[in-house]
Amino acid sequence: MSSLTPTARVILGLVALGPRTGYDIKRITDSSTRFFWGASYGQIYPELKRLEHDGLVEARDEPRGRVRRRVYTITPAGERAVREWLLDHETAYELRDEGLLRLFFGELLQPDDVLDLVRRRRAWFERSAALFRELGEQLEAQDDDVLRYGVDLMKWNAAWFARLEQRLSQS
Amino acid sequence: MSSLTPTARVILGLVALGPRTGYDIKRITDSSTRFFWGASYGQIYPELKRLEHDGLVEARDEPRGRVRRRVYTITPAGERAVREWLLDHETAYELRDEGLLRLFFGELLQPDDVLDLVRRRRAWFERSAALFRELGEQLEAQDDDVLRYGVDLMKWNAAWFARLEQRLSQS
DNA sequence: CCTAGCATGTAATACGTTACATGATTCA
DNA sequence: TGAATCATGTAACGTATTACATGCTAGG
Repeated sequence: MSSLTPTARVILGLVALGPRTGYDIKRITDSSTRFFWGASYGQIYPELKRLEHDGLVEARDEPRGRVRRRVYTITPAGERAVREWLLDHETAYELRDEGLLRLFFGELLQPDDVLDLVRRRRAWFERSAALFRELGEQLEAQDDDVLRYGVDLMKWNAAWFARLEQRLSQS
Repeated sequence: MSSLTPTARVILGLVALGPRTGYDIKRITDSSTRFFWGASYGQIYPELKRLEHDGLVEARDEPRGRVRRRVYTITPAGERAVREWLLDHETAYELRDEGLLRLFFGELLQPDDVLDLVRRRRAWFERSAALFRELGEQLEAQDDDVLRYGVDLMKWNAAWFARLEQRLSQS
């Protein structure tokens, strides 16, 4: 009924995992879901209010010293909404890769420039894979499948571009 | 200077490959760049006008019978802008995968429901891989690296989820 | 004392989709 | 004759980022 927006789903999900402040949500999305579903302050705070207004979360003030702090907790209605979404079969998938787009327009460039582009892409994916791995170690990641997906995906990309690099540098 | 918007880049690139109408651009993005950079009419037509106003493309009317038709061609300034963008090192990469997000919130579900989700995901990626392959055959794809990337990515995803499925169904 | 981090929020802007309106042509 | 495709366009809406404003607290 309430038909959650994409960002509302992330937020509601995180609150369903445990009580959270808006700041918490930003921190968590930045370090974990960022790569496949991010959120910015400009959405988080207004969205939390909307969710509260719709009765899906409850808020209470829990200041730390004199720092005001508003902690959100899931309600039964909120739990139902999350569950309903999680069981829904409709699934958005979207990839926006400017590097790929540049590769698509490769014939507008000199072969050497294309090769440079591919090389940079490979290096970038290698760095990303390393970054994900570090992130996992910091979080002492239990058996986080999603994090593993991130590492695996970046590694696969690095390998794919390495193969293309090979092919291009031979011809 | 003109600082192209993401969609402007796709459009300008396509016009740089050859004269195109707005309709052409929609058709092409729908069948090729769609998966990693799409565009809708609501952007294409206004953006073409903006690009014309900025002197990056030129327009002329080439009606087919009584069907009005506006064909856009790249200008030297437009060519410079495309080239500049293609050689730029800053590269946006963004993935939005609702399935992954659901997996991330897996602990809110029963194990059986997670398994179902993973199974559906695998099936979806398998279908996507097949779709991409067909697309390539229709286009009699020469050696389109980007299309190959699409097929490979979908296949890799299907395999990744198949492995997870195995792991989950054993425990 | 100063910096980094905790904490909340909004206004302006940018980006993008959906739905609709309009009309010609081609082909079954 | 009716459906599909070619073809252009806009208004309303939804979604998201950026940049800014504000202020407390802990630790070097």
